[in-house]
Amino acid sequence: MSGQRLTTGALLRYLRGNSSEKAILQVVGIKTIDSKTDDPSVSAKRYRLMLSDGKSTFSSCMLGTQMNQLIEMNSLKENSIVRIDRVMVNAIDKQTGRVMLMLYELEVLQSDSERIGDPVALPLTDIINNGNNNTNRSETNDNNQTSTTTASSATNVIRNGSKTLPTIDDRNNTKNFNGDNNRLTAKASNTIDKERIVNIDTLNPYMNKWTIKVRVSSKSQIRNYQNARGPGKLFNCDLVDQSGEIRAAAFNTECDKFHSLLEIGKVYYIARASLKPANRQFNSLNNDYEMTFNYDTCIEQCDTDEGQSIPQIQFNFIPISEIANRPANNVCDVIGVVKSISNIDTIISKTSQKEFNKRELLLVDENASITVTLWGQQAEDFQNSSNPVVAFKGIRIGDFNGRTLSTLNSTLISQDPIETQRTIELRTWYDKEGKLMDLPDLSKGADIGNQQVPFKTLSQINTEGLGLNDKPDYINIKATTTLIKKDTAVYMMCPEERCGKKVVDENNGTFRCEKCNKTYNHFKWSYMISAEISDSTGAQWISAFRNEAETLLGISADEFGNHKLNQNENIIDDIFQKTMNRERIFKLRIKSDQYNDEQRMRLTCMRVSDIDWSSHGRRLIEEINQIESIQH
DNA sequence: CCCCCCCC
Repeated sequence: MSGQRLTTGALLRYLRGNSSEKAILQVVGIKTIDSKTDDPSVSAKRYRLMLSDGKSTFSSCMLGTQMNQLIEMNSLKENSIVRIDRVMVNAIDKQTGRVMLMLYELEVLQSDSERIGDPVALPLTDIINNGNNNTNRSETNDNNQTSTTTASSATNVIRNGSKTLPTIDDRNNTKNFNGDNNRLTAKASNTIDKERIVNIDTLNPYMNKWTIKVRVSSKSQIRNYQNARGPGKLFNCDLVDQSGEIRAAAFNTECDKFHSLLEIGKVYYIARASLKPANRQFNSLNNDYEMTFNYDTCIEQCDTDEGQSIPQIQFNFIPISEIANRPANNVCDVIGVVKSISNIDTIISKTSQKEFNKRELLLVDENASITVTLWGQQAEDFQNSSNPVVAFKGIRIGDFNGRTLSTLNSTLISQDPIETQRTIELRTWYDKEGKLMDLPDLSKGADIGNQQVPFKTLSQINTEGLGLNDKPDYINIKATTTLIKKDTAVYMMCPEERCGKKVVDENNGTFRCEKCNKTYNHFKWSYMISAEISDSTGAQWISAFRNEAETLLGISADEFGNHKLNQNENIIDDIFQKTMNRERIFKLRIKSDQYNDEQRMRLTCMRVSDIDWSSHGRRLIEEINQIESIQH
């Protein structure tokens, strides 16, 4: 027999909102709830208890995680007697009236015990908000230890399965309940309690009276969608305060109501929104939960003075060169100078067949450059001022041809941001020297970070099946150029920066670019060299463009083009001859692709360098020696 | 309740 007496009827009193009572209850069931989280180091484990007051049980009791160890250390277990020191009732579904008891503090009075009494389960729903038309307040609800009438009447009705649960008196007490810590039946209110601001990182689905004071760090466009329930629209935004961040979504009515109200960078009070576990597949923000604005949600802009306590949008910039070391699909913050900008281009998505506008930027910082693709509205909106400094918050890393950046709907793009010192640093650097520098381009495959490119022989390309994977292989080859196609070595290129298309000579002094759909009175010579390179194990045809071709031939495309124009065949032959006498290191990108239904291997030269022993490290020398020992 | 973020 247990030495403890349970506080009869306490559970129902809790459910009605009298949470001040320190009831003595028995734990009659423990369930583990594993919230989904991608991060195995973050324990999302929660325990749900079934509590008994001797007459009734209630199974939806969430144990505060700080008390998890009571269970894990076997102090709190089935049949343990506990004293509830702090409890709150939370509505988790207004439609069904489903509630939950949040156990914030409890003490284990007796770890081992036997089951007391024969309690009957209270329902999880409809316990409070069934009707509200009686003003009888005759029953007090703060009786301790002795108030068994309510519990028994409730349990009796529950046994009968009636929908008018539990009693008129109970329903009536809902008033107090709402006034206390819940808004179960209250209609949408327009007020915000600014006195009790909570931190974003304390929000959870089991807590329902809160106000947060947050800065909007990003906001998407309104997007329309269609699903089984019909059409809908929504936008997402990210909210931050000094404690953390959370993602929020607004659908349909709330989408219209809040989209224009919420402005990026501004501070708002937000009260009464729904919370649910964050969907890690789509939400990378550092919060276990995400928010949905609902009919009851109240948002009010905070004036500038009051908003100052909320941190400004924080950028955690990584240098462009560092992008090479990050995995594809990572989301990061990057800042740089826009060195060049493309026109708007339209592409058709393979998956949706929809059209999308895109615009490409070449973004540079002191050490590297990368291609940034802007999509949709962001591509259209981007103003082509002269070489602005642009910060991207939450931009995604892609792995086409090395590394690229690609905006998401949630990416914040800020031109010449004043809040970071980097803006002025980059501005100064670019104007003084950056604009003249030719920096490694992460989007050209050649300069993929610190990744070591292995030395191979030409025969290994076939024996090791290089280039057959989804992603290209990069190798170094020590080889000699043995043939160069002369006629196609240079072509007339569109003068538009970053277009690169071949122009058609209209034979009237103008040159037409089909891609730009424009006619120019000039063009640029550009290399597109097909060359055969050979080592002692075999030979392969490779392509070399621009810088690499220029290095290979030792003469600019312009000069070469002029020789071609002037039919200086001897000079061209000379140039080729010189090249072919030299052994060099070719960095190759190997990738097979489909061409007229045929699989073919493309070998692109990403870099040509002389075998200059002094400039290479020990590793390179050792690798080359090793290759030579294989070859001989 | 979305969850697409696209193309070479």
